[in-house]
Amino acid sequence: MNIGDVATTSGLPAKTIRYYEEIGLVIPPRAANGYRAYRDRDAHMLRFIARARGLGFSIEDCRALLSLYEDSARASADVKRLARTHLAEIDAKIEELREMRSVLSHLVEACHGDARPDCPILDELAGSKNSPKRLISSAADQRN
Amino acid sequence: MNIGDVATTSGLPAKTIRYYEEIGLVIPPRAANGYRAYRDRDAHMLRFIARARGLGFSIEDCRALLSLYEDSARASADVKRLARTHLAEIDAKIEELREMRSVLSHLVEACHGDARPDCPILDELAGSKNSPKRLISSAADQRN
DNA sequence: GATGGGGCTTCCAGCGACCGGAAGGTCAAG
DNA sequence: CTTGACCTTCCGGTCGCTGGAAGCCCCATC
Repeated sequence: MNIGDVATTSGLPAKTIRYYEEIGLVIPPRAANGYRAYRDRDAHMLRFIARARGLGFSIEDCRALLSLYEDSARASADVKRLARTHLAEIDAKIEELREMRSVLSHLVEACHGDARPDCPILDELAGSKNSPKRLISSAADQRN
Repeated sequence: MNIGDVATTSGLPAKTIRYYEEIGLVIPPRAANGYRAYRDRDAHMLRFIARARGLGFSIEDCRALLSLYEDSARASADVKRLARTHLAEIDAKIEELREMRSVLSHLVEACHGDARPDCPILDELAGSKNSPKRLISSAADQRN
């Protein structure tokens, strides 16, 4: 299989697949003409990666998952731990976004949104004193 | 005010503030010794940006918001439109994460997580046939 | 046999939004 | 006069790709 074929079967762009080779994730042998010659196993791994990426796993997580997958003597606990850690990260991101969403939606509701210049959204961003209450935390907690 | 002062008052790292100058967001005048000499107005803008970033606005959004903020003849509708677009993006991200979360949490629950090698998480990622149902969509819909 | 078009190759550059570190200038206190 | 905290610039790296240029390769058609 050439790269175009595995791109089709995995749903990944060819560029991405080359990148995965570059970083040592899936390294196919080469045909005599220099083309990448993907074996079934390689195509399978690429589909595996595509699914893991679809669940938001990082490339390094994918590397770990792949090596667990290849290791028939693995412990499922190792996989589960990885997945749970990732789940916690997802939860943290959702929570962060929900907080943003909450503040922003209040601001959007408060803004009349017509041709006049006065705007509670800008007032809040500017930290105005006549804003009813401080909605946005100081940027000091922007850690990651 | 030197950069350290505005870093403190805005909560942004000095590195970030220099970066904002580099991309033309907030450009302070320079003192005779070459140090950046922030005026109150600059410090104010940096706090504004810090808050907007805290709400997840992109740098380009911040640039637009700043110019609206500086424009006393702006229409609040323009600000509201920007904010609503951003809100929709946040909603889309939340939804995407919630879908990931849903699939992943089912998998984590299904995995016994002990020393044995059999693992529904890996089975699902591999696209195994003995998985009860396909939980993960093909990577073809990984568009952005 | 030439030609054309698609696929493949490599390499280089850039995205967003910074962060880390090196090498060096400046300033106030002791 | 030295120390140490601050400031400066510049360069490289992060993550996960993506775009584009320049150049092979292969097959079909004329």
